[in-house]
Amino acid sequence: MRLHCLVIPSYSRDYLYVIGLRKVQSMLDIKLIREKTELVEKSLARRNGGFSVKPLLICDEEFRQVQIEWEELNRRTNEISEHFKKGKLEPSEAEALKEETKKLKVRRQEIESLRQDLEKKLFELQLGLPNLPDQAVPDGADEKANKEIKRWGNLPKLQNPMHHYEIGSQLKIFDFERGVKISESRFTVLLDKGAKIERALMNFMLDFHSKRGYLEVFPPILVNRDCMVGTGQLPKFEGDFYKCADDALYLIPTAEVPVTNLYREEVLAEEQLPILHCAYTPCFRREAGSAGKDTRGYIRQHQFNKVELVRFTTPEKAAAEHEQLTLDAEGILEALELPYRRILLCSGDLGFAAQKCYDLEVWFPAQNQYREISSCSVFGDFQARRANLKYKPADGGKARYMITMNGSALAIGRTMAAILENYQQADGSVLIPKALQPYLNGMTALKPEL
RNA sequence: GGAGAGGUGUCGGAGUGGUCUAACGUGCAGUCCUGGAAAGACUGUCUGCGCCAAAAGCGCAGCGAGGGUUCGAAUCCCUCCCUCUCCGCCA
Repeated sequence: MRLHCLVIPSYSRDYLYVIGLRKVQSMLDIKLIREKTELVEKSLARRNGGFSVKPLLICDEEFRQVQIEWEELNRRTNEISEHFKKGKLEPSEAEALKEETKKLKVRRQEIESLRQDLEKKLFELQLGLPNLPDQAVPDGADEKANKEIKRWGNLPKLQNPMHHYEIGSQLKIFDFERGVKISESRFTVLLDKGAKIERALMNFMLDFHSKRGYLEVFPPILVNRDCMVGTGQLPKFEGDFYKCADDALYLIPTAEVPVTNLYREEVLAEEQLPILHCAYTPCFRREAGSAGKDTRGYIRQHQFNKVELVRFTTPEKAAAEHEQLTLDAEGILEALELPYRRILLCSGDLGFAAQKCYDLEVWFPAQNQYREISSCSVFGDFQARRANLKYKPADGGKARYMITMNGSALAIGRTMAAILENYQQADGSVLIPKALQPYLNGMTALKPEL
């Protein structure tokens, strides 16, 4: 990887689409925006983010005007070249045509830079628009308007429950201080049984999903910029991710990024769908804007482990598959017998790329509240447009965009924290959930050293 | 990191300045042939965008990417990326 990759930011393929006159990927369908402007505006307004397609439409109009002239210049140039092809022109005629082409070329160069600027701007405006919320998503400005869908499990009856980090420190399975020493804040060292539980959870979750038909993948953890744009992290949230200084690569914030991009720029057959993947990866997030939040403990780390579910499907099946994917994530919580609830996010709390999203929240006794442990989102064709994920319909029609969806199942660090809190005993020990015991050589409890 | 060879449509693979969206083969779809199938024959078969209410139609762009030479570039020149082989280095 050469340094110039970084020096020229426009080197990325996303911008080459513009500069190289290759197809421009629409994030929201540009035709939909033109034809159903009011509808799109209304839908975007539900997000309460101040989004509007107006600047995009103005730019689109300008761009098309320029594009029309540009195409006409090319057409005439091609026409002149036809005359030469057919051969034997009078010298004076040939000269005149050469002159004309030179003039056309000058004009084209003028218009070319304008065209490129407009196309790039158009592209950026498109990339900056979030997905449209699904009909089923309730209106609301923030998390207060989220809707609880269901609750599962009985809350443990505990007197003065300890926080997971207190329990973990006491059991000597977390070493927060040394994590900070060898890295910085929000990095933690797991010791002994802590490391083993983390590993057991990964294996348990992957086995669980594999049995349900998810094909396991273990992808690269460093990905190129195209992937980050493809799933919607970039260009809008540049500051949220770790980027390599000497290579144009990013540390993934979630397995969603490499796994969703597995089929980027491909056209699959409808018979191959749905595709179900599960993947364990470490995840890296800068947590910019989270200063002061969850500073203690193991639930908000710059590096954490997660098992992710990803599905690729058709528009017809998407809604049902999203429900199933959410049930699959819940299956882990139920197998581990952790009390949780399912929340339907309101329009204002919805992630940038999401069309509809369920959050799963697990009970934390010491905090006396439910906390997010999974997010199960369906993206419609939003990611598919960005990443160019298509399938050929079985009836032989034109290639269509796939529907993508994904969900954590689950965030492993938070699962460990939830186990510590929910399974804590009065004597300071922690019971191991039955489902996990086979993954820990039959260990049934963590006991404090005497 | 060094040397060499490459990058063309579903795939294989031609093409070294115009007749090239691109031979030929293959795959796929349809029609014919057949009792049915195979073989064979014929036809069709890329994507994105624009003009258009839409269809049809027309146009523009695309041979790894960007730039250059030229009236005209898959083809010539420059830069970069990627793949393969050998060497070096390394888990």
